[in-house]
Amino acid sequence: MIDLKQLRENPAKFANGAKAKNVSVDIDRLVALDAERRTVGSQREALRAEQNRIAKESGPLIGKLQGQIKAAQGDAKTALEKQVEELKNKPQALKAQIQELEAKEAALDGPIRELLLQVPLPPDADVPVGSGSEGNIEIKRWNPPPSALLPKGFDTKKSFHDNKGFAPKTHMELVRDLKLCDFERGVKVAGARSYILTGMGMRLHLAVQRYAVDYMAEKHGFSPMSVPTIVREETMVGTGFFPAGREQAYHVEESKRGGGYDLFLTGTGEVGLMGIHMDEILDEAQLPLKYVTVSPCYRREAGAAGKDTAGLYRIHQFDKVEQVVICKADETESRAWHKKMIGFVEELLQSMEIPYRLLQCCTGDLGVKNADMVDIESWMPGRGAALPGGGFSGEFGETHSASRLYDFQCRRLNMRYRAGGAAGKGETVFCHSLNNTVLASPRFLIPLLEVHQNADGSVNVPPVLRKYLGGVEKIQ
RNA sequence: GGAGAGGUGGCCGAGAGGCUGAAGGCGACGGUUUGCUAAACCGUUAUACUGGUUUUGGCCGGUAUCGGGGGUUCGAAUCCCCCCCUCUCCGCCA
Repeated sequence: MIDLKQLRENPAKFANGAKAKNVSVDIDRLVALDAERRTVGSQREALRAEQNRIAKESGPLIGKLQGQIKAAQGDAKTALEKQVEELKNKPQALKAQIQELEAKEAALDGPIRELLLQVPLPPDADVPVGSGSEGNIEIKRWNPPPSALLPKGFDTKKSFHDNKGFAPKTHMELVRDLKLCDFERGVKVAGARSYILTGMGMRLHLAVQRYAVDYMAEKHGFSPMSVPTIVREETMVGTGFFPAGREQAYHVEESKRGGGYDLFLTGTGEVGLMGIHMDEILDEAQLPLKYVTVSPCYRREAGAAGKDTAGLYRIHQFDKVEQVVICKADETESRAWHKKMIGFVEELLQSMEIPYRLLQCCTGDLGVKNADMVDIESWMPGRGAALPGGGFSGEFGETHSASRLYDFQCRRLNMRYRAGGAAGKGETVFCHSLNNTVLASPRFLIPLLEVHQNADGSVNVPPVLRKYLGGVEKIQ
């Protein structure tokens, strides 16, 4: 959520931001409604103050008179009763006016909130302008150097055949031949875009996640957390996934069967992690908070019909190791964390010798809540154009996404800290938040299997993963 | 799933229609005392929105908030309704 005060002062900034992000939201209407609301609000407050003043004055008097009435008789009693009546009538007119204004306010609050939740965070000035993913810019590419695992290294500018001396299988062929995944039965059980990981497939899936969690916890000091993946609507709104992404989330309609409220399945562990400190005022000394979780992720993939239908790329349920950082409201610090969080992933990918590139996302591809976003794409030899002699050209596929949100998310979540440390002093400030994938599987198995496959159809296991597979060096 | 008890400031806890943004205690912060520490004593200690003023540090004021929302009332932490949450006992269960 953006700051309504800032919007009031500089509506153009937010209108331009929305435009750059291809988000349509009626800023002018929001500004107008807000102005009206403020007028009505101050009127109501003034009346209310008057009413409180009168109540404070006449209250004790009424009490005293009512005591006297009990003791009084005849004319004296009637006179006292009349006096009380007059005192009571005094604020009556105010009450009616106040109620009228309150109704007006309530009628304005709904639309204001609805609009406010839709206003995106304007992209940072240094984010390249573009209308969609085609406007994203490659800012770095990493190729594995020669090693025991990849004797000639791997150059994504060259064909797979030139790199390894044979035509590669796609991950679909690999998981079929190595019996790592059963798509048919997955679909039988759960419908389209479902799968069952089997045997070594499941073990590999677990191995990469365990490696990723251990790596973040042990090497970078992130606190591992297990968080809910079925959450209340407030948490989805607070983390910024609703209302814009409502169609992407599975909806558990408990209210329809007598429950008090509905629940939603989260599409990322970010929701549970960021929800932890919702409505809290943290100590500045606690910051930055660094959390890592591994959680199932559920996505309806609404609007993606017919896209990437085969294989493990686009599926309704997967598991993801996710990192979030909650830091002070300082742009320099936010930016520094963004770089670091991307660096953690680079190091992780390099340790598994997976070629990747960094993509600076353009304004049109940022999503409502980000000021800046860098995607990390891993090399997937089985994707891309079909080659004449068989196989595919290979292509980068998105495996990670690193977002920088300033206070947009924490404002919605009402997550603040007290500046200046020690309790009592210092003002409260909304925290900044950032998040990045550490590793999402089974999607990550695509580059892992495809890059490290051998001519005989077996797949080499990168050394860093072997301890999670009982020492297995090769899947065959 | 059945039965019951509760939700008050950073924490504990009183309050049961007006004198209550809320006693008291703990903690924290500032100060006094002290050779140091401790103790004692004094003071300060919620959040959001908002008006005025200002030598931009403040200063003075208003509104709202006692789990959330609605209602009764001239007036609600206190009475009524709905919801959320927590705890205890029984049942079931990975």
